[in-house]
Amino acid sequence: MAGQRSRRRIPEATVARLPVYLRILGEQFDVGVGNMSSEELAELAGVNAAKVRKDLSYLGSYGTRGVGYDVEFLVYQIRRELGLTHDWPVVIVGAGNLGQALAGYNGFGDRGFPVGGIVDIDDAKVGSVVGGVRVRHLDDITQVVQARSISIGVIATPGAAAQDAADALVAAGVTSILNFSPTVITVPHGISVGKVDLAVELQILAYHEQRRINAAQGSGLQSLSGLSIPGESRRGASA
Amino acid sequence: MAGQRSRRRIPEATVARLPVYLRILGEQFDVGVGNMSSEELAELAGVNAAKVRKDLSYLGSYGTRGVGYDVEFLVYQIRRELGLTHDWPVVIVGAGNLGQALAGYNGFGDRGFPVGGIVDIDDAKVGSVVGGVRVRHLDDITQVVQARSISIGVIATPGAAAQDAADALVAAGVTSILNFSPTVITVPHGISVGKVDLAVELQILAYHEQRRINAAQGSGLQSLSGLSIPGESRRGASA
DNA sequence: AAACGTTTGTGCACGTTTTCACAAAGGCGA
DNA sequence: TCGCCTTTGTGAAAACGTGCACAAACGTTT
Repeated sequence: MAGQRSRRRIPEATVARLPVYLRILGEQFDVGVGNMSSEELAELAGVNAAKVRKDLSYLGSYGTRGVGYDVEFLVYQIRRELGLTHDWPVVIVGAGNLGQALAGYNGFGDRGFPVGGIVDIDDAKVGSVVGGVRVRHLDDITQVVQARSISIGVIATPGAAAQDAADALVAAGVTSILNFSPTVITVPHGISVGKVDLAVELQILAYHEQRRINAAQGSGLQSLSGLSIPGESRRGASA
Repeated sequence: MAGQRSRRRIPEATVARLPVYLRILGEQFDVGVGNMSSEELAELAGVNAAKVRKDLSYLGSYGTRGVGYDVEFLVYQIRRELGLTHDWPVVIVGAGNLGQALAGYNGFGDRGFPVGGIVDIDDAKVGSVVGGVRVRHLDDITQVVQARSISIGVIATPGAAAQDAADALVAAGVTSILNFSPTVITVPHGISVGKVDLAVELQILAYHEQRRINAAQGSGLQSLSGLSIPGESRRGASA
């Protein structure tokens, strides 16, 4: 079963962009687009065309020179490489505000990550149903994880409980964790961790706002254009 | 009013870490810690000590050799540099599942980003109260933004509506946008954009899970240790 | 006042990521 | 079939971020 695939190691920066390409390609396919050039894809993804080509080249030589990429085939290849050929059920730790929101957020299940279980340490929450799933006690997490072969856990607890949640997830056999708490968690070697801190994102934006203000005051109110733009920002014509 | 501050441009990677240091320093201060070394801070932040020192050096020379950094003073300096000396009210576009969750999530207001307004295009939602704020119509966004001098907007709409939301935010005078939709938005030059796509984070983890499986199958089930760890991951002893 | 141990601040080398530039390769029309 | 136009795939350069290693600086102790 060893094809011509996955002999290369894909850079982390590329792995982070492949899901973006995947979504765009899927949308275009649904609208009837059968072929796309790196330039078109780059435009929609908000990145450089050369970057798109280099990113895609890690999957193999799947484009046709002078023509572009077959959308359907590329969708298949990216899904394959990202391991999205089947669903990955996730278990959510924490049935509070954020946990309930994540469980009820369709964007998870729709994209191949159904909520396979929710656990909480609070007996008052255990037994209630959020997002169509019954909340179980944290003590039962191993049972929940093993029953559905779950390998991805989501931490949606307050910061103070995050490390305990991580320890419980790892003990239950989870090997990837997405941490929504503001706390940095410690896990054994070999466990993958992703982190999303909503407040941090806003603080980064606040910094840029602050700079705008400083720049305007510092010099004599010169043009506000030409400021640096962070992250995945974009400018120019619209879609 | 030009002090010794902000003459340097702070690298984006550093800006993304400063909020993490800030939270840790704040917690330590609350527990009575008055002084910290770069090594201690690095341990808690899960990064290299040299990186901490280099990051902090962009703020100025605020450490004392042989001693470390004064926690309270450093908190003040980071807050100042990030523009967190005052609150930044935000306006949320989209009062659906995600919008309501964000509005109800205390982590926003607690960290200096109170919800100053919520708007939606759906008349059925307008008038209802979520997170203590009354939902107004998207058409009134300019009024909402200007009444409270809001400069940060949060997009919590479905992907299809995200570009319209961004256009409305920019037209209303917002200069920073945090986009939770899966769509890449286009904004005029000079507007800062941050993006959080929950599905993308999970897809990155799926890739690592997939690699674990491929590695185990490809060769004769060799040790699962030594796998690469993405993002802000951590290993070793706990806190 | 001098010697000592500690910790900062930073020059430098290294690795990763981005961007440029162009040869190679495919389709298409004459 | 031949030449032209388009677009890929990728070397090489530039930009960026990370980590090591060490001199300079500080408090403390003698």
